[in-house]
Amino acid sequence: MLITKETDYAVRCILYLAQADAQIANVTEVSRKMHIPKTFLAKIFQRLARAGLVESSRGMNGGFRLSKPPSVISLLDIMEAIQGGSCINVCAVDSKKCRRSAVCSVHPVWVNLREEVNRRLQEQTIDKLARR
Amino acid sequence: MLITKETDYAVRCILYLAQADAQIANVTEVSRKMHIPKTFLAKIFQRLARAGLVESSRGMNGGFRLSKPPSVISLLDIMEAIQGGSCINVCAVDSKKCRRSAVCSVHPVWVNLREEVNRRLQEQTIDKLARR
DNA sequence: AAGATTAGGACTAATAACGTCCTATACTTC
DNA sequence: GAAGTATAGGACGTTATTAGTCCTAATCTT
Repeated sequence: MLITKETDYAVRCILYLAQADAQIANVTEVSRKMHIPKTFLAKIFQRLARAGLVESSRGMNGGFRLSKPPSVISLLDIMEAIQGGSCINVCAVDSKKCRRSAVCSVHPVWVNLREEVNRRLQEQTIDKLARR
Repeated sequence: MLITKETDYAVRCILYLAQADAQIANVTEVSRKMHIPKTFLAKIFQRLARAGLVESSRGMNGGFRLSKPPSVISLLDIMEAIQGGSCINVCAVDSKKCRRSAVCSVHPVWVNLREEVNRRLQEQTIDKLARR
């Protein structure tokens, strides 16, 4: 699957943080509002934090907030933070894993498709999505 | 993953059959030439046959041949025969599995992406690919 | 110091991908 | 019509990925 459930959850919680009234939110809150298993969500936030998309603060009244404006966070950014990029096909990602890539006439199709998908995901920024 | 190994194998063997000198070929032959595990390939051919992309003949000198001209077989056809369509995201395929799809502002993005991917895969016909 | 919250690794469960094996069935040739 | 060759199809096994839990430590606020 191109988009895993984890990525889907991640998008939801970034969107939640982007709402004006939720500048900072903790795991419990986001978990309840967005219907995401709490412990799983904690992991997701960790990855988003390591990728620099959100910042955390611990202790009482702690939680997470976006570390960039929504206009510069794209679906691609989130996906890369969680899954490490879109996986169309093994040989499109790492041509070393496909010895035939030089011979294979289909290979360029996968590469092309991947580029197009990435382009589209990059276009979709959080501010655009949050406006709907 | 959008394109599974099984689909990838299927594309390879359809391409092989499309070569002029291979009007009919048996599992053993295709397996050797295309580097696909033999028993696995047999399964793949079965699916392609059920989808009407290839025809089989049994017994001595039997094997498989394309049942349509290469110009009307697309990558999408092959993918649908093997995987049953492109799986971008659960909720893009079956909106019943995503109760939030009515509310969710990201949902249309997945649907759109899926349509674009399908469109591109449909454009790529076997005759185009075989020519390279 | 107490309570609340994230950090991070180890672990488990479920699902899908990948592939094998065995028996039945059909066709060709001698 | 018997022997040999090939596909048909279901059951099964294996591995990888996805999804999610749990526990302990570290940090911050009051």
